[in-house]
Amino acid sequence: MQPNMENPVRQPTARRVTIADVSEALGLTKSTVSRAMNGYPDIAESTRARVMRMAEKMGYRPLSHAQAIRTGRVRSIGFIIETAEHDAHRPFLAEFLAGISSAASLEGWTLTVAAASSPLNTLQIIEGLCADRKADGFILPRTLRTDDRIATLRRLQVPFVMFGRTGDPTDCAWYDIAGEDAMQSAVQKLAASGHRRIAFVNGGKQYNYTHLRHEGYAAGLQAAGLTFDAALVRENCMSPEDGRQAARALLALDQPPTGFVFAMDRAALGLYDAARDLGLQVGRDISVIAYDGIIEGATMTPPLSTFSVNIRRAGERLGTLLIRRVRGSAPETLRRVEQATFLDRGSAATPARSSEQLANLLRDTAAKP
Amino acid sequence: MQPNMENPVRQPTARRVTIADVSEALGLTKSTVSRAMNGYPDIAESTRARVMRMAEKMGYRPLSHAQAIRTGRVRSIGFIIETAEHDAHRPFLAEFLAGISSAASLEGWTLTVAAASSPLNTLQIIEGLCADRKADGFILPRTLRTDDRIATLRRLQVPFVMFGRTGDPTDCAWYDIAGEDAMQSAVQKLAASGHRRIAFVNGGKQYNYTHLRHEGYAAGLQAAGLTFDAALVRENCMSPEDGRQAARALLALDQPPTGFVFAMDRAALGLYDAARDLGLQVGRDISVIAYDGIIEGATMTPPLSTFSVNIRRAGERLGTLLIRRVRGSAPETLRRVEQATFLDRGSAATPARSSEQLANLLRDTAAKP
DNA sequence: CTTGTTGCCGAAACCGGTTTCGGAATGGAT
DNA sequence: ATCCATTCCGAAACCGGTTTCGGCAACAAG
Repeated sequence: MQPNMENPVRQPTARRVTIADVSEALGLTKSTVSRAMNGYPDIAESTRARVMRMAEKMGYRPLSHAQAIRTGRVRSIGFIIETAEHDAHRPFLAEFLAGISSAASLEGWTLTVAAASSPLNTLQIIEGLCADRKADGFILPRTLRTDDRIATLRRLQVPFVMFGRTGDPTDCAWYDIAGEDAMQSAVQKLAASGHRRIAFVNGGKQYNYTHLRHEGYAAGLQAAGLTFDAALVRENCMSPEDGRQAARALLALDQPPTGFVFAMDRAALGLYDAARDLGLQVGRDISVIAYDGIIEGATMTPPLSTFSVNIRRAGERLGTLLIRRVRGSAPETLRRVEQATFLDRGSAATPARSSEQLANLLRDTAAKP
Repeated sequence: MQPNMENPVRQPTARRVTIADVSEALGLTKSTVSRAMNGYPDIAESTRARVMRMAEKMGYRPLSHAQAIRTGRVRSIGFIIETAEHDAHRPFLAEFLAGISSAASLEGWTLTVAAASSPLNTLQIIEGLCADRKADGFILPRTLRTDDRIATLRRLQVPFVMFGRTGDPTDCAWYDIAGEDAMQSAVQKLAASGHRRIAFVNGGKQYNYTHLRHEGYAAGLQAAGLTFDAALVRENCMSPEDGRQAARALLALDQPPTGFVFAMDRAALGLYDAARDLGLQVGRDISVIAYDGIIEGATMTPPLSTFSVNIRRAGERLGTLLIRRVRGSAPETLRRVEQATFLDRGSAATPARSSEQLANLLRDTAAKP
């Protein structure tokens, strides 16, 4: 008897090829075919080859959810979007998901996406997805300084891979871009062009990478023989508006910076607004190098010089790392840190004026209107 | 004997509550519990209540992939991102996915995301996901004028819901925003403010909504008693740069427009650049009303007046519609069209000059430097 | 008091795979 | 020739659900 439904949509009538079809065609049993395809060592190589060939020929593809009922694995990568989170990562999202998904499909895996409204809700959703076996593991974007997601997943004994390193590496696998190296390199580039006062506009302190980038900035100063000045550092700037205000404040200093390093492109966009308001030209009066490689940067005048992160590639890497992790590789063997690519597009050059001259210029323009 | 694996990650040892546990606790059989929970009519209401209560109490949650092996349904919504596609929709993606996901989880469904590199690849991925039963149905963003995805899904007899209407509505369910009404209203608002020459900068012709919005623009002119002038219409503008060029070209006309209607905010951002280059002030010398409601619009000076689309809500609606569709509701009963919300933020006002005066002004400024 | 109905539930098969267990060949050593 | 260890595969149970089928009560109709 049918349950209480109006008019359920019929599935296509063409019956699937099952493992029984394959075994029958070969004169073997289901168990032999199954073990042959899953790499069990007690199957002769010749038999395995026969099985694989026949499976290929007949177009047999095991149903992952039929396997899952016994194995507990659904061949799916879990990913959670936090919408309440600062919106900075959204422009990357499509590329990032595309990367994960393409790595997943290479191995016959899929990507399961869920949305959370808060960090706490994220934990609840992780628990729910694990309880329902909807994902075999998780990719965690934006590693925090202290990250509850890690504790939760450790407790549930569910594998995960982080986008970004973390302090306590126990059980942790990760992929990351060496933002600290980029920041250091940015400072050195500006210093090599003649900049003596170099500011740093950093992101949110809750993120682990923010601290790394700050270290990179400091290391750059040291390598260039410049002294660290806390007045030249602004924290917690994520949006263009944040960046604009930071730039205004820095340019209002008695000894304003002529060079700017931004931890993120989005904030650096605000520098252009500040420069226009003050009658300064980016790439001449002031120089800037940022980080991320967002598309908007390329359409500025001059285009924003930046350390570009291949976010799609990051997704791919994270996807393959997670699959390996689920399959049993030790987390210590699943850690990758790659370098960002510097795009020299003209927003950083030899300073037209020293910090003092710039300060005088700004005083004059401020007095004029 | 174990297959060839290094060190597979162990699943949590706490065994799940299965249907057998529930049936045993009640002194019933598995089949009774199953039918009780799935709404079969041959189960007494009193029994059903007992079952539901006990299932709740014991925390029983059926495994969707265990159900799927018999039912063929995995309770999952499929969604495909086309990365090669014009990047305009990316800023919305997070909100959109969040909407779908939240609607899905209300019903215990999940969201399966895949990425495609081209329209053809999209079809291949749809076929793959359907063959592997990874999704019970699909949400199709950005309905095209003639859309191969529809044909493929019809052939596979897999349900789908579109974000955007289409010409041939056979089997089609959809959710859409009445962009044509917004465009018409935009024209009428500008006309009511005194604009006589009103331009229209439209999006890509491959999208169905582009044609609808064009009709809306024409209807707006007619309602305002203005005549249609093909010189005032620019097609295929998706990016800020497209919009900038379109605005420049329109303002170079002998009778330039004083009012602009943009089919998308992103293109309208370029108008601000064009205006600055020409020494015009948006909201005074020229007026603009656009469509979408992207965040960048709010940070322009003056902020962009626009018809805002609640993209998260759209995702939610599409999610619930698709679930209903999979459960058997007829597509004709699953069609919703809602209105966009007008945000009056100052970029549209009474024109300071007529089209002729504007043309003279532009000639003067062009001659000066 | 039979004879249908009807309502309600149990027994068992089934879905498409995986995994355990045992045993039939095979080969080498004694 | 015998014995033992391997190699390799079949038989059957199992995973957690769903669905078919049939049968037992209870009740109404004849």
